Amino acid sequence: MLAAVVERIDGSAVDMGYTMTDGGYENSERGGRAVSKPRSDSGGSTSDEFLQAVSAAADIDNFDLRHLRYFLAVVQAGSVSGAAQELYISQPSLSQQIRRLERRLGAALFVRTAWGVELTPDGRAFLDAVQGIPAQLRTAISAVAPAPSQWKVGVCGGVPEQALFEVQRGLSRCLERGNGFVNTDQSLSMQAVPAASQPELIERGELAFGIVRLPHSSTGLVCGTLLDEPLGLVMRKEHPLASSTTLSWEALASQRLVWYNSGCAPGYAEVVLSQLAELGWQPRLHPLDQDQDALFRHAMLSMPSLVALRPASVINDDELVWRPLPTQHAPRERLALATLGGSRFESTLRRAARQEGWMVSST
Amino acid sequence: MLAAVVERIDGSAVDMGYTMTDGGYENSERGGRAVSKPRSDSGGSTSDEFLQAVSAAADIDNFDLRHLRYFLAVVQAGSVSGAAQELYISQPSLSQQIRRLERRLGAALFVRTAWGVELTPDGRAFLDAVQGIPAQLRTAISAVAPAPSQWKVGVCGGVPEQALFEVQRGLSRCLERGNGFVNTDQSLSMQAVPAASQPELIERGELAFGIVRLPHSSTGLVCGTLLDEPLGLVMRKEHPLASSTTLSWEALASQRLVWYNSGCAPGYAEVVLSQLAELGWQPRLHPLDQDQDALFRHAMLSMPSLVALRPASVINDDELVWRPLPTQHAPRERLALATLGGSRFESTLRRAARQEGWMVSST
DNA sequence: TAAAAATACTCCATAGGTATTTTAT
DNA sequence: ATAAAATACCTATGGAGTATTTTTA
Repeated sequence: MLAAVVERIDGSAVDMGYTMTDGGYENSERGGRAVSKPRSDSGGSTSDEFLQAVSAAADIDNFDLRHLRYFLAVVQAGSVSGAAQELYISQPSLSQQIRRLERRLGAALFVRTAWGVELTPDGRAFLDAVQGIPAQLRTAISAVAPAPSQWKVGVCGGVPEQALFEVQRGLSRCLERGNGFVNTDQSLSMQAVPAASQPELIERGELAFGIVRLPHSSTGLVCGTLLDEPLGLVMRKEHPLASSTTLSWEALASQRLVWYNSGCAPGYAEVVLSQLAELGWQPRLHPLDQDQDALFRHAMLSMPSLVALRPASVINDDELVWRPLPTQHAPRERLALATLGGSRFESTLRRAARQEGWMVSST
Repeated sequence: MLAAVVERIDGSAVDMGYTMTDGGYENSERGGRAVSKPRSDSGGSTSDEFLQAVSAAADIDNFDLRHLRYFLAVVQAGSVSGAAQELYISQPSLSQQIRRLERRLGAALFVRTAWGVELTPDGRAFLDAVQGIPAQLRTAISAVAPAPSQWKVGVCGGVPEQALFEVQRGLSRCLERGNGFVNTDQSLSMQAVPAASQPELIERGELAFGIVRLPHSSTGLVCGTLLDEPLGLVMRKEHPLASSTTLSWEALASQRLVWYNSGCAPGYAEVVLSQLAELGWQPRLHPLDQDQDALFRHAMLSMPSLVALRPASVINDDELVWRPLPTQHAPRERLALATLGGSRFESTLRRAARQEGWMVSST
């Protein structure tokens, strides 16, 4: 047996008698040609052999669309650092990915200089060959799931302006030019949507994202926390309790609390009420559509005895004052940007969350 | 401030005044058209705006070339299970990837039936749009790193036939049709290469893989263990020690041991010798080019007093017998399939290792 | 010396595996 | 009842981060 082995690998039988036939490469060429002239007949005449050949070709798995994007960005920027900034990733990460791409190709794409990088001839050839691919994939995606003219973001009531700006900045960085939008401002459309209906609309794809109040009862959503602050008491500055900076549960017992209309803040409203009950306050409720800030202010100002629960940061008003609750464990208001888990937007949201420092959680 | 917020998201100002201009989509269309007619001028006139638009489009990162391959395989096979077999991955893994692709697209590609899956109209459209992409990427890769007509596998001396078959089966599954090869046998070329020169040749890309004897001194290689067996004593059946089935170190002390010519098994030879010394045997050595099995057998048969150290499984010979060393901790012979870490072959090797059950290690 | 790139680590999302359950004919 | 797909849970590769070092004009 040993003899047989070494006789196979030594001497004239070195290559085990394998030979290269034209047929092998012929097939490769067919594959190559099919690229430049993609089949557009949807009549069902796709060649099974072609499909099989392409799908069994595991050697392309190493190359990620991400790598191509990064490569193009470095070419455009002329330096790794510069490209990293435009891509909103760190320089070491990008450096590593470019190196990995080069190693996997087995060829240097750039020469490193003190002032950045320059394309090698190989890099130039690669650039010419790959630059159409991302757009081709996008075309394919659009064929199934056409991108709307604007991505819709549902916004529930009572979201502070600050959070809207954060969302806009975070998302537009990750969406920009991604679907043909040149201008950031054109790619997002914020729309007032009741919290209760957002999960369903997100599930159905009618909303790309939603700004919701946590906790909510839906599962399958991925949320980036925009705000997580303790609630305090809001009242008119003429309100009797406004004169002192500290409150007591006794004083609160007699107050009427602005609350949510049923279904307006599902999950959240119940949780906060039960927390208040544990703390010893079972307030009389004054249902109100807080989604409309004009209604909220009108009620607060016209009925001086009313109080409301809001985080401090959203009250910035000459007529209203904010006082902390008399406890270290006040209920909190949490706002989050949500999207459908596993959807094309999940990674966008995660990316934005990294940029903006949002905590991400899944339900 | 609160007023300003809600006024922005309620009522007529709902969409924050963003408008969609034709310009936005116009740009997208340009991207799309550039696909069907890729720029082939390497003169340097690539449009910077085009590059920038493509590279900043992070929304395609979700889609992996792997997903497209899997999709095509499922289309071709008509069932997830069948495709999983052809792809040499498990059914649950493939099922999950297909579901993920569908979720990310936001559209169902297949309808599940009891006998497999069928394309939906969306799936059909997606098929038509993506089937050229893998081949296009391969064309791009070939532009930089053209695939040779055969991948060369260096084989050091003394590799059992069994290991060669394992390597051939494992690798060809993962390479098959991957580079235009239709026939497995045409894609691999086994060549006798001295162990000492393999690392350099692998590093330079002249060998895609090497079958080497561990340990070796090179770093940056990824190895899949083909064989890991204790060494035993090989001798002619007429040899005095052959009569008993158990050996003693005293009896071995006087034997002359067939050994490797210098540089023939770097690392391995030294390690084994030092292990033998620790066990109390410092044999007289008989240097021989063991790479040539004919020489080995000639020496063993013509000089009856010689003994050799080999694993049991590689000795299957009427004239030679194998006896275990008198220790529980005999030195071991380890053969591994190696490739350059980070190269395009690393994932191929890892894939094959999963299939064949090889342990993988990096150096 | 200063700017760019590379390196060394840590963290976590995701692909892949096995074992099991659900579903549809 | 059986075959296919889906689900649950686990492991590990690899991308991204921060902090630091190396290189080069």
